[in-house]
Amino acid sequence: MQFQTLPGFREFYPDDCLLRNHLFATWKSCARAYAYSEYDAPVLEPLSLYVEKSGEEIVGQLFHFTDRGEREVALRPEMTPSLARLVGAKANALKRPIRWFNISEQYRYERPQKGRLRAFYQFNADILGIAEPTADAELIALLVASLKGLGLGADSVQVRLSDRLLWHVLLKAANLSAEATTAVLAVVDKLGRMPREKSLAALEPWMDDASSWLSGIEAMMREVRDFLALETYFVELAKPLEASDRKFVGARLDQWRILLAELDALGCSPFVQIDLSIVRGLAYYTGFVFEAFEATGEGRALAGGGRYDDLVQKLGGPAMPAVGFAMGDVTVTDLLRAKDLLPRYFEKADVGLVVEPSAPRANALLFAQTLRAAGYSVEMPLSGQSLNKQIKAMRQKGPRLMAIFKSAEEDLATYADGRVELLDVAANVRREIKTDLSLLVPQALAFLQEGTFAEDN
RNA sequence: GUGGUAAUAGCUCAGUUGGUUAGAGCACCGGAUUGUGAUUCCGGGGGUCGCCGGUUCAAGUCCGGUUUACCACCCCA
Repeated sequence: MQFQTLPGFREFYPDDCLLRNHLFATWKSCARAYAYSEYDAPVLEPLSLYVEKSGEEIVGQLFHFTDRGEREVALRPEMTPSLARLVGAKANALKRPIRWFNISEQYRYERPQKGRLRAFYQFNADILGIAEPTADAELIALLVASLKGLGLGADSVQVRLSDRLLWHVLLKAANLSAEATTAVLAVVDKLGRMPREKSLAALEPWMDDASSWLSGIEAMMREVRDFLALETYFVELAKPLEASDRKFVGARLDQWRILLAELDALGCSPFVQIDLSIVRGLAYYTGFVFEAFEATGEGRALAGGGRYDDLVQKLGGPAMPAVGFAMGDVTVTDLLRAKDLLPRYFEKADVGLVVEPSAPRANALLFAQTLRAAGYSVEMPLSGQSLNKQIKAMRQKGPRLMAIFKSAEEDLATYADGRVELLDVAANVRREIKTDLSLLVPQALAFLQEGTFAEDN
């Protein structure tokens, strides 16, 4: 009987774990740099939590089953509903702003492809309780910091910024109903990946002259790449609308000014590109939305996020403005590999011991335990290979310090208990002393702390 | 869920129009030499050629199915 992993699931050999931990450590330190607090939630949740948020269609994309208590349950496909529940349940007790982050595995029953598996890790960061665009700016800055922290510069990755509120204005100007708005936004979301004729066909039921409307939209998305163009376009667009709509556009453009000014002051401008072709699939986003992509525009999104001011309330909590993003490990790791940005370090012990087969092991073991108790990692040989073989093998493992325990045979008079050579591996400096822990341990600790051997007395 | 391509050792791959006991490099293990993070030499283990079935005297090679991976759809929270 042979067993293999389920499709879309991964195993992590030590080298893979090293890479994963590198990613996690970077995410975590970035989140801490922005003073976000870590939270966590169950892997298994009631199926209804996701149906409530995303509709029945979602069920086909979930790992779900009925448990022995007849409960319909699902492995979490995303973190946001759980987050909304956590925050909603204690909303009144939580100090604002609520800045939380989480790193965890998510599960989606989808066809695996490049950049998309059935189990993957996500870095989630959210701010709840703040409606101002300062929060959106801070999250985008954290997203940028996370990418930069992995070695990705503005020449490699770009965050594309858009706004669903302005899209609603755009659609209102085309006299679309609320129902049509949802459908049309879904089409707009896919413009880049769908043949134009297909998009047109999808638009035609909702508007009279889909062809010219689409041409106009395409031109707009091409031309509106900075704030000046955005402002000019929407002021012009709003002119024939009602006074309240014109006022709305003016107020929204003010929000844009705040967002962009904050991003500029945060040093993120080189990473951010206004791009109204981003609308993001599902309907719960309510304001600014953004996605991070490889700068060439190729590949799947590295991260995505936006404002979801209604979701906490929809899931049973109080009204609570919110904005957040998620970054997946799969696409990011693919990109880092392509850019040759994966770390090459490997796990090294601080101290590597070598014990000549004829020398007693007890001294070496005690030495190892003493250094371990002092907080250092120490590797002991377990088989009695020849001295040279051990030394060679241990050198390749690259500890900072090697301690070579030799037998006393050559000079019993001076070294009754044998002798130990301490070796500064990097500098190739050796120091040979008696096997006497009261001498050895201080020497070793001095080296580990100072980086060089203490002066001879 | 639909379609296309692929599958030989842990990894990267050879394997001639179907023809004895399926190969190389790297990696791993052992031995010799070598004490300064790829020395050199010798040796070794490891594959029911993804799986099941069919055609044939004979299948890694041809055919069908299946699984998995990749690619394009669907979807992408």
